[in-house]
Amino acid sequence: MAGNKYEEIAAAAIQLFEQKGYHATSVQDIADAVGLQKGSLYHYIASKEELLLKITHQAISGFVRRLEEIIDTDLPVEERFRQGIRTHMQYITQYLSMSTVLLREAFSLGEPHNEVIRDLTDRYLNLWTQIIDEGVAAGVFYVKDSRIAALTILGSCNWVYRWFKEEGKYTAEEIADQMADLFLNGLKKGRT
Amino acid sequence: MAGNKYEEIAAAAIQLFEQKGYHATSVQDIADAVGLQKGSLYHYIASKEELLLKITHQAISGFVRRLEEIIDTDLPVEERFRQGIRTHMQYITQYLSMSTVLLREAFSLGEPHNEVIRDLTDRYLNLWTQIIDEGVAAGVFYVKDSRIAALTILGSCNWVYRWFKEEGKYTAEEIADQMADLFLNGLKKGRT
Amino acid sequence: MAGNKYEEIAAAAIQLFEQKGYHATSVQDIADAVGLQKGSLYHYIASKEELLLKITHQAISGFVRRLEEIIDTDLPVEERFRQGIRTHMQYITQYLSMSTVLLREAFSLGEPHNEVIRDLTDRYLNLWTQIIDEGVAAGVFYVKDSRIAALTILGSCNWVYRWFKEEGKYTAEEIADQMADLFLNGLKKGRT
Amino acid sequence: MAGNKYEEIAAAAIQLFEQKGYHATSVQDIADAVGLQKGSLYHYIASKEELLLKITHQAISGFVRRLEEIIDTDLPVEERFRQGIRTHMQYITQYLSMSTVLLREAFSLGEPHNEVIRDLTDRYLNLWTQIIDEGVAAGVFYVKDSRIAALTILGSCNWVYRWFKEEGKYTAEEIADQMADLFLNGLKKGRT
DNA sequence: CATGAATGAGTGTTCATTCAT
DNA sequence: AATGAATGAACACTCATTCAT
Repeated sequence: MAGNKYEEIAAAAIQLFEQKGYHATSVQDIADAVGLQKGSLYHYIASKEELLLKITHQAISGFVRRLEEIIDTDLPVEERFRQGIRTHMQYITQYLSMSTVLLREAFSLGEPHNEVIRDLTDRYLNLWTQIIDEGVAAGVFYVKDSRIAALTILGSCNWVYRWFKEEGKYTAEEIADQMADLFLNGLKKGRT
Repeated sequence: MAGNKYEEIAAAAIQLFEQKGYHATSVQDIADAVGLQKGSLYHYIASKEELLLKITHQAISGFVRRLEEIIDTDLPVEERFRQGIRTHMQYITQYLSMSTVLLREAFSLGEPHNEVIRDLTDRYLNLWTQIIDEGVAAGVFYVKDSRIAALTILGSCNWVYRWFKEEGKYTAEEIADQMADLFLNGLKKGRT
Repeated sequence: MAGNKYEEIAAAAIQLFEQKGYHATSVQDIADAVGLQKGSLYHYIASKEELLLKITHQAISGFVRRLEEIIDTDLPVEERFRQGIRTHMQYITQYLSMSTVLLREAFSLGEPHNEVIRDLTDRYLNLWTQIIDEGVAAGVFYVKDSRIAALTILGSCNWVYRWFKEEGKYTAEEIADQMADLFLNGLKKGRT
Repeated sequence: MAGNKYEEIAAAAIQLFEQKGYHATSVQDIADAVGLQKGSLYHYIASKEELLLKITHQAISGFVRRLEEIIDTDLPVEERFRQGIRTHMQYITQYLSMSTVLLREAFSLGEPHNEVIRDLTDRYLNLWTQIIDEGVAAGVFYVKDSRIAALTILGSCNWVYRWFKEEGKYTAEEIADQMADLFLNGLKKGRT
């Protein structure tokens, strides 16, 4: 029951942070959105920043958890790579507001709040690097530096929050497949 | 020269916006950085937001202009593509602070300031789409949707502002080449 | 026993008021200290201020009662004076936290709460004035104005809350004797 | 000119802190008293607490400076003692509001602001201890512990802020003399 | 050109108190 | 008796902007 109200607050904050940005959203805005007095919010949150932390933490955790599950699979690397992209796309588009808050507003987290997010973000990058490394070890991927490759791929996959529209031409899956095709093809041995 | 002082202010603002973020930077901070009183700043800028607009406008214009020059070249598509990536990387890393402000803080621009930036950003995307389309027309690129491909590539290239370090393992050129290799290889006909 | 819980609350409040001050102590702090919810406190106290009133009332009453007992004694004035100082010192040091709250925080009591304390404080001053007057009448004390003398002595005796340390060089009794010596000597006829 | 406005603010704050107490006085109250907007106050003060610090610092400095001047005199100890009390009384009564703020509200200073005040307060006590020590060395005072004696005397002299009334029966000088008589008499060798 | 005093709306946060359960 | 959600007013403080000098 108590958690319920917090969820409501977090949901409202996600919407507001996404639409107006973290700084442009006042605690008053959030309170209005959930029909509470400004002061009453503080029964559920410690501070505005801690609320942002919890939201971004939930978001990045979702990415990490899903990718870890895929990695633990015994699918061939290539397939794990494609699944990773698909899942990333599904998640980022399904929770587009939350992901936007993560990718755009986490920067506003000050010390020491930002650490947790930075660590999990690093972890996510490392998971991708690991997949690429495995592909290289298996002789199916050819890259100069797997970390650069991972950053390149992650950039594409994250940037999505900036342009994806629910009502757009393609579904998340279709986009994921186009991306995966592009990257898988690119990762395999070039003909030159 | 009057412009001189404005440049100083803009330079200071770029540094501050990059380090602390637009919202966390006060007009006082900027004034301090250039050794002026807060009030005196307003002889050079109309408002804090207009300052941000000018900075981001300069940044995105730089990207656009450079890519247009490359496109006007009569190099083969493949080469223009590679040059586009290289130039993007050179520019984004050479003007890393300014690019960061563009890519991270332009969102804080309200109506109607944001329009100019949005338009130029769209234009930059269209230029990339155009290159890919030419590649497809020339039979050297194979993509399902050139706009999606352009967004994918742009995501990678822009994301760079988040992780590039001057003192890192690779130079901007080396990273650009790794990216170009990956994308060029990916854009060409897959063997599957 | 209901009173039991109130005593617990008062004891906690005394500690907190002494350490942090009345204003800097929140009702939450007190609730935490006694392991109750903030709201539950209000079964035992009417308000934070009323709690302060009760504490200070208890404190000043203790001073008054003890001095009245000494006055009712048939000891010689000089001895009653010395006993008064000793008892004041014993009481103030034994209940140092409570005395501190009385002497430092009673000022925060608003109308009409402050009246009771003011009245009892006046009464305590009057008791001291009375002792001195008796000494003068008995020809053993020589003072220009007994009220000023009483205020002077009380100032010394109360100030103790600001510097007395349990683990200090002297016991409360030793300090009391030094003070009593100084004052008794001073109150007797000067040689000039 | 600038200092002028600050003086105005400090004067208003002293009055308000004395009448209502530091905590019960809002920044708004002070702003109202000087006819400024709340925010405008912050051109002159860094914070409410820093304002309190400055006030209390000025107050305690006044006490210290005056006593140091007396000590540097070549008057006989007894006379310096009497002058010290007189000056303390003159100062505390002339600047009664400010002294009240010092003696009653300095406690509200948190770390690290309180240190300065604590140090100066200690210094003032040491000056008094020094005078008594000199008296003892000169053979005119007889005390067991000069620090206890100093604390006793200071208690009386400071307590004055609690009861002195401008329109009272005695002037500051008369009270000072009564106190000085009592203490000087008490400090000299008792007949017992 | 530069100042710096002044504004006034706005910020996140605290807190004593109430009350339905 | 105890909870804990909710209040609502108050709080110290910030800030972009203006403007008379």
